[in-house]
Amino acid sequence: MFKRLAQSFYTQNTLTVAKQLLGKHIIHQTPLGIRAGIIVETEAYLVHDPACHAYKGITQRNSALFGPVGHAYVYFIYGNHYCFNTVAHDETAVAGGVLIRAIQPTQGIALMAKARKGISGYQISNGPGKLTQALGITRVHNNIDLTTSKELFIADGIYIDPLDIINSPRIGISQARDLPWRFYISSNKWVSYFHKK
DNA sequence: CACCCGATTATCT
DNA sequence: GATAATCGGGTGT
Repeated sequence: MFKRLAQSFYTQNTLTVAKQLLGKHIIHQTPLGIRAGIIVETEAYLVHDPACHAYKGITQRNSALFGPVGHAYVYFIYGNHYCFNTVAHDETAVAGGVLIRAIQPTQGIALMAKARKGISGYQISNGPGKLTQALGITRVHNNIDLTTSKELFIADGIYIDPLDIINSPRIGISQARDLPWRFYISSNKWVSYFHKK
């Protein structure tokens, strides 16, 4: 039913992957049941970009970003939250990733609401820390291979017209704030629901 | 609705 | 010791 994305998908320019991930499914098989949603917002982080965790070189925390493309990079931030990225870059780069910033739930919505302590509606997964909580993604998923894992992976979803993709500066960063490397699906479309505050 | 701020901790300097 | 790719609650207009 889900057609998993292959490693070749992740072996493209990080900006291209960030745009092409819009509309794709992210699937997490948990003991409690399947949870899945459609990606509606992403951000690209390139290795030569001061806002990228890989910018200053490899460390224990960011090592997944320097590993094979198609792996997950999950990190803990602000003492509270996990953020989920896919490692993606072309052959000319040694690192790079795409932060998943928002999803629209499609399966396991009750499980997600429970994980979010009763929160429902668009607030269930309209932020990078929110969607990891909703899906049940934590540090144990860091560096997992999304191209082979049966537990956590990304698969084909709905077609998104390139003309419906909006780009803007990235959220919450202090470096390279001018680079317009945040991507989301246009308002006036069904996913606009997720861009409400 | 816009702005402000505290919580909380792994990681790096 | 400072910082951080966030969140949610609070205050004021």
